[in-house]
Amino acid sequence: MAGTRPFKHYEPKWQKAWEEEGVYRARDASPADKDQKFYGLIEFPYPSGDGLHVGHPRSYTAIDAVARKKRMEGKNVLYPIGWDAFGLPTENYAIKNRVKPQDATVKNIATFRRQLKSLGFGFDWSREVNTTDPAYYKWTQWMFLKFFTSTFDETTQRAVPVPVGAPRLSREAGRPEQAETTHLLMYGRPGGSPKQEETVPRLAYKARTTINWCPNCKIGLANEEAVGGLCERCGNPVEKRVKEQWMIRITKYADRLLSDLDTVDYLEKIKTQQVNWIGKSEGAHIDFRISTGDAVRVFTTRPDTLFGATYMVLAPEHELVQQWIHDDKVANAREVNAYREAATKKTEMERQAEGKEKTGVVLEGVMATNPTTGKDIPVWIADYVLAGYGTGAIMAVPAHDERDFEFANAFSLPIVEVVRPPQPVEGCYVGDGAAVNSGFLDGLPTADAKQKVTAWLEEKGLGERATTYRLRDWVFSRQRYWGEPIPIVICKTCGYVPVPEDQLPVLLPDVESYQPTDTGESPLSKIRSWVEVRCPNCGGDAERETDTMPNWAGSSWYFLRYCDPKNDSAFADPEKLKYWMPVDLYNGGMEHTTLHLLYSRFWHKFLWDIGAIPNEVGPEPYARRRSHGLVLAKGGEKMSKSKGNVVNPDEIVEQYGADVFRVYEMFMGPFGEPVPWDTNGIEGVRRFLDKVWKLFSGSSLPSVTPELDTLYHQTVKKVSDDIESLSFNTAVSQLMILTNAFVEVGGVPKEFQEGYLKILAPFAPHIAEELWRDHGHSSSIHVSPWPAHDASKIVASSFELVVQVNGKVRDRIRVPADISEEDAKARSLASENVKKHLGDKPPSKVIYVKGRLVTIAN
RNA sequence: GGGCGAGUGGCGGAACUGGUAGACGCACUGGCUUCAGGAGCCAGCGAUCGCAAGGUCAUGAGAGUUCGAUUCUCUCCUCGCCCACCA
Repeated sequence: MAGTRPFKHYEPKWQKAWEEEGVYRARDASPADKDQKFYGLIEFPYPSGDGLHVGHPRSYTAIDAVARKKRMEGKNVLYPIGWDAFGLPTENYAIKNRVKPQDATVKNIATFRRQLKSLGFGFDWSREVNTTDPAYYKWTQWMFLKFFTSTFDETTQRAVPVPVGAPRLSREAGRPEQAETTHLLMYGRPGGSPKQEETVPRLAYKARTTINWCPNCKIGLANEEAVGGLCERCGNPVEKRVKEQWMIRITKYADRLLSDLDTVDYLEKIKTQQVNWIGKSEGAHIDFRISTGDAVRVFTTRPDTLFGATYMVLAPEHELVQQWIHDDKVANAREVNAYREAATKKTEMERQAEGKEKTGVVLEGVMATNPTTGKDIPVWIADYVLAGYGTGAIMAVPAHDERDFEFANAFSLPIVEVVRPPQPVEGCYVGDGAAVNSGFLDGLPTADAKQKVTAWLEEKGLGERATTYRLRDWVFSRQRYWGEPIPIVICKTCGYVPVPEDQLPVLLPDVESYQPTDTGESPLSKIRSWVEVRCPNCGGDAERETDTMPNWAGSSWYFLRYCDPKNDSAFADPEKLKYWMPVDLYNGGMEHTTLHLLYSRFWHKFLWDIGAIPNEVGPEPYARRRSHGLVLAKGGEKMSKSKGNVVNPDEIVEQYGADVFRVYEMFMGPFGEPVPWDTNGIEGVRRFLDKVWKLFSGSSLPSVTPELDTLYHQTVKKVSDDIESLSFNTAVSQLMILTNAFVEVGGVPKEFQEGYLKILAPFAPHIAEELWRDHGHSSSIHVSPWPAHDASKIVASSFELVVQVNGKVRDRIRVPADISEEDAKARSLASENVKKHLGDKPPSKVIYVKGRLVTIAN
C-alpha cells in the first residue's frame, strides 16, 4: 500500500537534521593523521538551465554510498560539491533569453542545489565552490600567471621560474631583428623550426594557430565544440581560421603524464585511453638537404626504411613552402598556392567526405636528397601530412607505408623496397631492379636495423633519435564573454605584462551585451573602459587581453580548493592540502578521460613542481579513478532534450521519495555499464523499501535460526565488499535477499535490527535514519560504527553436495560442512541415481571439490 | 582503418581463483483478498519431450584444452564507446 511509508514526512526532516547536526562536515586535521581521512570526489556539475538529469545522481549516489560507509568505519570524510559554471552553454542561453549569464548561473545553481539536497547526498555543503565566483577565479588567474612566468627545465623535467632578468617579451616577436627580446609570440606550429622557437619557452605562450571558425555565428570554437565539423550552436559547417591564441605547454609534461600512470589505480580502459591520447612514438628526426639550400627535418618511426624514401611530402602549411614561393624557388607557384589555399579552406566535413583519397602537388624546381642513396627525390605538398604532428614533413617510403603507397600509386611515383628487414605493404608492386638491399642491414631484425640507421645518422650529423607525441599544446583562449579573463596587459613597449598579483582578480566587467563580434574578438574588446589600462610595468597606455579561459580552467584545480574553500590568501593552505590530498576515489564520465582528467593531472603536476602544492602530496591528484556508465532512455538510446525522453529526478522523488530513487540508481545495472532507465524497475525497489518499513512497524520479534544467522553475516560481508568494489547492484540484491528472509519469518530478530539498518544506510539513508532514531538513538545512524561480520558464522553447518557423472549433475546430497573427502566420495558413489548413470563401468576418476561437489568420470 | 569493451531467459542483469547457469528485480500467468484497483498476499515462470518420475538442449557462431568451460585458447560474426591519413 503506497502511503504507508511516509517518506514525504521523514526525508526532508532528516535532510534538515543532518545539516543542523553537521553529520557530513569534514574536519580539517593534522597531516600526521592522514590515514584517518577519506576524500571522495565526483565531477562537479555544470549547472545548465535544464536542471539535473537522472544521469548525474548515478555517480553521486555511488560515491555517496562509499563515503557513508567510510564515515561509519570511522574515517574523516570529505565529500564536497561545487559548480563548474563558466562556459558556452550558459552564455548561449543568456544571449538567447536576453538575460545576464551571471543571473542565469545564480538561478541554475539554485535549481541544482535544491535538487541535490532533495536526494539527501552527504555533501559537505559548507565547502561549496563556484568557478565563477571572483574569490575562486582569482586563483585560476593566479595559476595562469604561474604558467606564464614558468618555463620547463628539460634536464630535471620540471617547471621552473623564468629566470629573473630574462628579456622582456615583445609583441613583434618572430622577427630576427628583434632577437634581443625574448619573444613569446610564436608563429606557426608548436615545435616549429628553431628560428621561430622562443628563447624561453614559457608554459603559457601566445601563438598563431588554426581554430574552428563558424562563419554563421562568427565565433571561434574549441575542437570539442565543433564535433564532426559542425558548429555546436547552429549546426553549420565550420572552417579553419588562423588566430592568435594563448596556449599552455602541456606537451612538456607528456612523458610524466604517461609514466606516472603506473603509480595510480585507474580503470584499465582509462589508462589506455590516456596513453593513446598522449601517443608517444619513438623514432628519429632526419634532415634532408634541399636544392634551395635549406634542410627539411622529418620525423619517422622507421628510420630503417630510409633507403626506400623516393620522395618527400610537406604539410601544405609548412613554413618553408611559403618561404620558397616567396623566394621564387617554386616554378609552379600558382598551382601550389591554389592547393594550399584549398587545403586551409576545406572544412572538416569535406575532409572527412573525401576519406583517404590522396591529393597533392609537386613543388617544381625543388629537390631533396636521400642521404643514404645520394639520389635526388621530388618534394610534394599534400594534406595527408599533418602540420600539427611530428615536424609537419615526412620522407615517403611507398614500399613500406600504406599511405605513401597509395600516394605513389596516385601520382606514379617510384616504389623502392628495402629488402631487409621490413615487410613491404601488402599488394605493393616493386618495379624491376627497384629493390634495395643495402647490405648494411642484412639479416638484422627491425629493432636493430632502426638502431643501426639512427646511429649512422647521428654519426654523420644527419639526424638523431627522437620521440614525438600526438598530444598537442592546449589552446587556452576563448573569444567569449563568460569565462575567466586572462590576466595579461598588452603594452606596446613592454609586450605581454602580467597583472600584478595584488590586483587579482581581474573582474569580468558587468555589461549588457554578450553578442559575438564580427571580427572574432571577444565581446570584452568592445568594452573600452575595461580594455584601456595603464601598463603595470611602465605606466604607459596599454590594453587588457580580451580573451577568456576555457571552461576546463576552473575544473583543473577545484579538488584542491575543496580542501580549503574560503582561503583568501592562498588557493589552499599547504597543511590542509597535505592532509586531504590526494583524492582517494574520483568518479566521473569516460567523456572526460582525455580532456578534464588529463588537464587536471597536468595542472596538479605543475603546481606541485613550483611548490604551490606541498611535496608530500605527490605528483598525482587522484589515487583511484573509476567511471560510471551512462543512464540511457528506455529504448537504450541516449536521453536528449530534442528526443523528449529525458527523465527528471524531481518527478521520481515526488512520487517515490529519494531513497527509492537512489536504490534504483544503484540496482539498475552494473555501475560501470550503460543502463536504460526503466520505470517498472522503480516499482520493484519501492516494494523493497516498503517491506523494510513494514518489517519495523510490525511487533513480532522472531528468534534467530542458524540459517538466518548465516545469511545475516553473509550479507554484512557481501555488502561491505561490494561497496568497496563499487558493485552496488549486487549489494542491493543481497539486501533484498536478507529482507525477503526477514519477511519470511515475520520480522527482524532483535540482534540484527541495528546492523541491518546500518548496511542499508549507505543506499537508503533516510529510511535507515528514521527507523534508527525510532529505536531511541539520539545521534545519526550515519555516524554510527559500521557492523562487523562474524566469519565463523558465514560457513553454514551443512551444504548440498552436488554429484556429477561425466560432467552432468545426477544428485544432490545434504552433508555436514566438515565432511571428509573420503566420506564425500563414498556417499556420492552410494547414490542410486549415480549408480544408474554409471552403469557397469567402474569409475576411472573421482574428484572432490571441497565444499561443493564430487564429479565422477568413467 | 586502429584501440578498448561487451554479447547469458520476454527485459535489466547474477555466477568466487574453471566446479549446481539464470541469484535479485521487472514483465507475464494462475489463485487469494477486495465494491473496485495500475495496492497487497500465495504459487508458477529458459527451451523442449513426458501424466509423472526423469531426460535432452541451452550463455553470439564454430573449433580446441579439460573429468568439467559463461569463465581459458584460436577463428569468425554482431554491437557499443573512443580515436581516426599521427609518418
